[in-house]
Amino acid sequence: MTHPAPPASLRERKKIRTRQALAEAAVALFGERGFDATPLDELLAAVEVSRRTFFRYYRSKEDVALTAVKELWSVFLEVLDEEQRSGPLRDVFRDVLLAALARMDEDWHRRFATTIRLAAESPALEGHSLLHCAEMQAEIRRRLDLQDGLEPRLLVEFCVVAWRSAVDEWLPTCAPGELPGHVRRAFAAMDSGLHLEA
Amino acid sequence: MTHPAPPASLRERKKIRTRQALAEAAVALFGERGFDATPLDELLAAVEVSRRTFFRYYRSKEDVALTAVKELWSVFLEVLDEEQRSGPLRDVFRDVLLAALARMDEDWHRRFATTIRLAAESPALEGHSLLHCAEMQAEIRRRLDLQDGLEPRLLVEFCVVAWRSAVDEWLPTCAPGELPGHVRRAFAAMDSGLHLEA
DNA sequence: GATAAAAATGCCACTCAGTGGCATTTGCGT
DNA sequence: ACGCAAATGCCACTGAGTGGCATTTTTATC
Repeated sequence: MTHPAPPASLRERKKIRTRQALAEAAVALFGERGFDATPLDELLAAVEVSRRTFFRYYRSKEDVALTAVKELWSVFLEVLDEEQRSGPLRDVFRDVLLAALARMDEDWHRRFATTIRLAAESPALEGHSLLHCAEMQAEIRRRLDLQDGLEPRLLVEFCVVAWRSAVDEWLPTCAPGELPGHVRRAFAAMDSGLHLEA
Repeated sequence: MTHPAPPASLRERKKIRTRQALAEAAVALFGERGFDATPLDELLAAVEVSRRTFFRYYRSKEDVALTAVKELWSVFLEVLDEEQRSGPLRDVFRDVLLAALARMDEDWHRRFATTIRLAAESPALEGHSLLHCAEMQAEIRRRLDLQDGLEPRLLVEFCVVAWRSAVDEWLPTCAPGELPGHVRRAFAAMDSGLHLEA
């Protein structure tokens, strides 16, 4: 589903296989020994790829570790482009996010859980994750045809915050089916959160 | 104002002077040649401090570059501790932030403007800045005696987002007195932002 | 099917951030 | 003046990331 057009070219297929092998080995190795404690060479040895080649596939060690997160947002953008939606943009964001989640398979859930556990323990990873969120936000505003200005920016930032909070609530258990529920609750809590009293 | 108790000890004074010299030279050098383009050795040579010593003062190259930002939030926490406030927490946050801003002197504004310009151009700096925001949020929740849970987290995240958006609006001009106005506008736009329609 | 162009990979050496160990200096208290 | 503790400096190291260039592999053409 993520690859609707499998490229016939042998060269392209090999590239995709290498990319996937790197991402899978990364989540496996980092998951065992920890992100910071695992040198990149370990990963290179496991996949039998040279240092130089690795950096032609991924921009950094953090980049390959966050593959699962990037996959989700890639699907998010796909869903967003499929149909024009109306109503409160916050609900649009939430529904597109839930639809994207629904499209991810079991293996993704496993890798995603490992990834956010890693990010919770490694500031370097968390930092890159936050940067990625910022990039996504710019892209989402573009696709939604939101003009520059305070309100559109705040809206998208708020939605991403709700998503990140939902993941954080999910983090302790990482129970497979419970993520959508956390997302719904987080988005529902936005109003009361904004108006909390001292 | 930031140093109500100047420590008599000569040793302590020297340490503070070194810290400040590093921070000032950092903003000056990075401001001229750019953050990524300026090797740390440049800074060390300018301040005549050894590599090893630098890392006893600051955790990283990014850390020293973000000194102005950290100063602001340090003052923010001071103001927050000074008196119990009531009413909507969002307004409390905004008013404490404005009070903190009012306490910063002219030199700080100069350094702060340079700092956010640098962060806008260097993902590494921006990433560390975002991480610092996350740390601050945890500390703020602690000081406000907010229990864990979705709403408190969302509130503090929303406020930080408003602050960051205000700074972003301010970024193009960096006009000295205009930052508070942007902060007010950003906080005022939160409600309408949250309820934007497609 | 041989071959040349193009793309991908590997290897080597390099820069730069950050760390650990240990000797040396510097400020502090007596 | 002296001894102690803290601060600094120096050196060598790891680990991420990059540039140059030779080598292999895929593709396209004849």
